[in-house]
Amino acid sequence: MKQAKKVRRQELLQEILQNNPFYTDEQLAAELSVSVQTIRLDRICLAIPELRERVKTMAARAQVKLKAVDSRGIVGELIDMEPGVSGISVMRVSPDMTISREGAARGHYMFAQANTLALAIIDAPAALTGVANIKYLKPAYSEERLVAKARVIRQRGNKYFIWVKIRNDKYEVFRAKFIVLSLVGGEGNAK
Amino acid sequence: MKQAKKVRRQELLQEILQNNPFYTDEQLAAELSVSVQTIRLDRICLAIPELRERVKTMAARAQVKLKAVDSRGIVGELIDMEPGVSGISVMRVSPDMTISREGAARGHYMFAQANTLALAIIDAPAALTGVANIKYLKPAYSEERLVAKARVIRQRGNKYFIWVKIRNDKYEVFRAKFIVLSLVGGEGNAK
DNA sequence: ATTGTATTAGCAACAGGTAATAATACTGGG
DNA sequence: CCCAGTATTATTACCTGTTGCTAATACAAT
Repeated sequence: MKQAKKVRRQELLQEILQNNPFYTDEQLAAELSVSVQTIRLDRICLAIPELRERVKTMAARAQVKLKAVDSRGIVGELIDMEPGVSGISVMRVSPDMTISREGAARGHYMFAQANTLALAIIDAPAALTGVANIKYLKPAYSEERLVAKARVIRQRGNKYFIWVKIRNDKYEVFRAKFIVLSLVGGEGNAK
Repeated sequence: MKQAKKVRRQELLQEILQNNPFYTDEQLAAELSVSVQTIRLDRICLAIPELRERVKTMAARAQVKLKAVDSRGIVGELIDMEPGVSGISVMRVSPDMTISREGAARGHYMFAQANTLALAIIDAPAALTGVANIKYLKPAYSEERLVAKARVIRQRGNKYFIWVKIRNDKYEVFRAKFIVLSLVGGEGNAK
């Protein structure tokens, strides 16, 4: 019965820290109405670091995560590119792209990869997508590596017609046709 | 001349902390080859808090920011919804969505808003986009409020045909037609 | 040389801990 | 009922990165 109480308290402790990771040992002790030392022992046997360490790792992890989110602007990694002709990019499907844990990736990520690649291969300082035709062939799941291949199939004036196909290691997953407008000296209107 | 050196050092200090916010006063002192006390005085007159405070606020800010990023998964804010029939969502174009400062928003954000809304109005636990036809009518710029309106125009079995139109305060900016598959008891294959 | 600002030094104290050691409290088994 | 063993609490010394205060220099211009 004494064991049970201890285990229960440690569960509670973890839960509390989940929600308020900024609590000091003192506050935790008050919350659970035990002594500070008990909290310390619990922390040790649960391998929970002290407040300052927790905060530090949170801040550090958040920094890299925010950077990752920032660089998500360029969706996927450009592997190969022949400006105005073709390009290849790779994107890894991360769990937070999926619709629910272990579910399929939300479609707009594949769209974003394809669209970004299509815009990248246009050899112009600025370009805008005009029209797109998209077909999702198979769902893509977490941790898969998606390879997008783009090719300019026609160019008429400042309009580029681009095909993009995305494959995982087995199937073709996604297919899109974009009409992209390069805005070299234009007035920035994708009419 | 002495003033100038002080001012210069304080600028440097701010710059260093920008890049490595985890430096202690001691490390900063070494970096700038002055005494720790000088660093402290500089910090006071620049109103820079101590390391621990900096880290704490970073962690705290990162928490809310990461939550915001998380909820970006649901792109845009759902304003009104009649499941299986129609829906409206609003999204604010933030500067980091644009192709370059003050440029047009990257197309996949509008696509994401539209796609998310289309999936939201399907009254099913899981749904996948099958096919989409997209047309970008006008570019959307930073700080604009985009209103997306979606309507189911036909339903055949588990296939929903959905129109989505996005407007800023003046024009229609984007238009898309989606074919979405609801996966109620299905085997999760968007063939 | 004097004045004034800039810098450096030294010391006590604090928060939020670690680590170690000792003293109690509780609880179940014989 | 007592005793062993675990759980809890208390106490103490020490650590880091500071604040706050006082005092001593350094330096440049007047």
